[in-house]
Amino acid sequence: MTKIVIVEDDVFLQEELMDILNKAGFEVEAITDFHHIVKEVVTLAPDLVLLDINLPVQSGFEICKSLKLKGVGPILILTSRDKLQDELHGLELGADDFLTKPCHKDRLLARIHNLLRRYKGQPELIRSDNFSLDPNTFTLYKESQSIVLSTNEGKILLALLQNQPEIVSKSELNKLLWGTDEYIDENALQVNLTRLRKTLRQVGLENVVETVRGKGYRLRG
Amino acid sequence: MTKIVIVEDDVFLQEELMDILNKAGFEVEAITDFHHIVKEVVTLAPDLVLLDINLPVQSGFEICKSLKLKGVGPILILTSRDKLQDELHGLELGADDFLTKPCHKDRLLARIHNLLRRYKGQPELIRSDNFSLDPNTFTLYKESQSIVLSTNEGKILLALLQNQPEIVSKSELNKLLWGTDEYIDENALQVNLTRLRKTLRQVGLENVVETVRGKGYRLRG
DNA sequence: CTGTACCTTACATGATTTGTAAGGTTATTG
DNA sequence: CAATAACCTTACAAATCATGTAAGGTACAG
Repeated sequence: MTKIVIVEDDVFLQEELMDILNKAGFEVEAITDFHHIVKEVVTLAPDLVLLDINLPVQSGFEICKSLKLKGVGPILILTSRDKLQDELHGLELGADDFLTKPCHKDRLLARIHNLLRRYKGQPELIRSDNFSLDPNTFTLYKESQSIVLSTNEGKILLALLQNQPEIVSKSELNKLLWGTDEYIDENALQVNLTRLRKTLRQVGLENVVETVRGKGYRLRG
Repeated sequence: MTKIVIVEDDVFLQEELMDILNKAGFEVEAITDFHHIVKEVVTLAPDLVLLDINLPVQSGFEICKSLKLKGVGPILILTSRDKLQDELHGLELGADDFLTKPCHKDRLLARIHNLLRRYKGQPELIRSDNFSLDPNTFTLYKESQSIVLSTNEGKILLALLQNQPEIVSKSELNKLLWGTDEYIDENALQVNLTRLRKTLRQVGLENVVETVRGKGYRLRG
């Protein structure tokens, strides 16, 4: 069943939304702990996220951006503010649609169905500024080009994407590739990084993987 | 450059839109012959279509539906009517977004950029009823699953998809795989078909490649 | 300049893909 | 129902591709 997660601190509205969506045949979950929204939403792996902007701990805009980086699919921002600036900002940060409260039940459902229809059959993609990665097959998309990475290349790039824009240490990458950091040949990771960069260059992605001397690697952008 | 096609019969508004979009750096074309809108738009192959609902010859809704069937990418409906029913109808017929006139220039541009962003970096996918195929990397998508086919498997499936629902002869497939039909071992194609079917079964696609005895193969669906 | 951290290239091993061969199954026809 | 042709499956070996290792090179900090 299609699962929708609601991020809304107004309990009354939350109940109302859950009711509407339940009646429309969706499986609905609401976030309760507003300190770990991103983590919780990612764990729930919803088909769509209904996101309020006015949230107690963190702004909905920040949440939106983080969720998009984690590859969480369609986000519909729902807010009581009726400011154009908010809408522009929201769309810029990666929201897929934007509705202002109060909003007619049918309009909400139509927009939700519209987003779901467009995402269905589409690959789950983790996006960066210039490219996207299918975390399943390690297929990389850049504009109209696409290329399949090898297992190791894909694992490294995925880790960098998921931790963007943080630095990922060599130790973490070693664990990721071979299950342990106590691997003998320290050079193996280097070689795999070289290979990844070479492959990225094939689709015109130069200087994407940045070296932070003594710390590790991170994605540039 | 990104090309936007405007379908709008109000000349004044048309000019205004062209001006806004040109200044925003888009290549803009406007439809002049309202009797052959669909054909003209398909020929222009735009990156986005701006579509009015109140059109002289045919309703914008019909146009929208036809364009979507032709695979024309994102359609933004722009109309002076402010009726919820119109919006619901438009979204149902496959429109990707909906705005009511009068509309602030920045909101229009934000929505356009949003649609383009979502379509960009998305793989070019050839779709069937149950699955899609990236013709470039031979990555197959079925619901939330994805799998990379081998070169030969991919070539065969792509040919079947492109000729759907026609039959593709063995001779054509031989030419596709080895450049010539006069290949000695007639069995090689068989083996590759068996492999393709086995791979398809891995993602739950049973009986997708149908054998037409004496004629060739075709996609079922 | 020196040392350390990082990068690159080449090569051998192991995994995957692919053509070939051999034999089995299914459908049509007399 | 038997004979035949079209099609399917499995197993194996050669070719291709991915990956760890080794050896040597480059860049940066002190």
